[in-house]
Amino acid sequence: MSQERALPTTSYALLGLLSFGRELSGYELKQFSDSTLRFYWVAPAMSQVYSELARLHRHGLVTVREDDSDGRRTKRYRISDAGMAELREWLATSEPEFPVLKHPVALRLLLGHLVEPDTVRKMLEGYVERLERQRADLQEVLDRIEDAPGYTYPAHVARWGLSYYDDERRTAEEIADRLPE
Amino acid sequence: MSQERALPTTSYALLGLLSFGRELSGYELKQFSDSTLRFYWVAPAMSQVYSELARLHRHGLVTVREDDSDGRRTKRYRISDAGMAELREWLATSEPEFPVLKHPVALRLLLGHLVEPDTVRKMLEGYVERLERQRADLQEVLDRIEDAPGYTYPAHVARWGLSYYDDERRTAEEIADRLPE
DNA sequence: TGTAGCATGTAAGCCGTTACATGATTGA
DNA sequence: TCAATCATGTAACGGCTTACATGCTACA
Repeated sequence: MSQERALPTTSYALLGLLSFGRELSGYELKQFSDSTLRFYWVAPAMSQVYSELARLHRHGLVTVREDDSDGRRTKRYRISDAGMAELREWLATSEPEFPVLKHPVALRLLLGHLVEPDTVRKMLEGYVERLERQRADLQEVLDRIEDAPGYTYPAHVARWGLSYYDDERRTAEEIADRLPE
Repeated sequence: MSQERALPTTSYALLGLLSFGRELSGYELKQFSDSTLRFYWVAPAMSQVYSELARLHRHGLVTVREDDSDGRRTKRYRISDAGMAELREWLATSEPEFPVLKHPVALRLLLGHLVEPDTVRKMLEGYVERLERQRADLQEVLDRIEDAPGYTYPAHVARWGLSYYDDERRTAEEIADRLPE
């Protein structure tokens, strides 16, 4: 069952979040994704989180527990032994794809000849501002997990992200400086 | 017609490549994409290039010319005045989305606690090798367009990409060095 | 009392990929 | 002559998003 592209990568990603041991509802898993996965993978839509959890459950990779103790109907998911095994197998036997960057700012910069240099400069400045906000968000995440036991790898990833944002900022500013007029 | 998300971004991207003035077949546009767009947007499948060109034609943004002079049945596409206007409008009136990074290496690094440190190290080393190759490809592109008239913006983008690959390499190596054992 | 947050899902639809189908030209 | 390249498309399908639908709890 494990071979032959059984699951899409986002499925493994969500299963991976569950591998840190907590029992989460779909709603909580979405929040967890938004504070981690979103920086270097995707922020899956709420509806996708639910459908991926259903798929993982269908494959026996997570267990569900109905928890209506607080009045709301809530399903809490926990990774199963088979899920842990599947994750390890995936990590051990398959090669990571090369990263894909969807960079609308670079795409528009490519077409700079179609607009005023000042429009390009403003776009880059706007990008730098958003980079700062994104960086601040990620810094908060790092502050929360740094020194936490069991989170050294997530901390590495977060630092990688911070470094990426810093480099992006530097490069965007350099290019803006070299623009004509 | 221009408002209300008329076209997906990849459509604008391909139209943007045509805005450099050349008359291209679908096949050639695919090659052009592979040497430019692929580094910061996507490398669309051959079939998508054809369907996007059909869409652009349907919207009157490109003109087609049947060119069977060399024996093969070939359609050559050129951007129309409406296409240039549409591109300028898009650039001037819409804000770029924030870049999305799909980074399977970072995703797997996040799950480092599930495998041996040496597996993680090997993965990062493999990534660095592929970064080098990717960098070399992009350097070739830059060599071809640098100093070419009308290609200063594409050159900026290419330099941005090179800088990104260099930073990625540096960070990946730093993390590999800090791994245990 | 009403709004924000918690909670779970279904349906429709687009983007994009892979697989499939076809055929001509160039050069080893 | 055979493979690589040039050349164009169709069909099926998966991933993911948006819109829609429902209902409860906490709190201002």
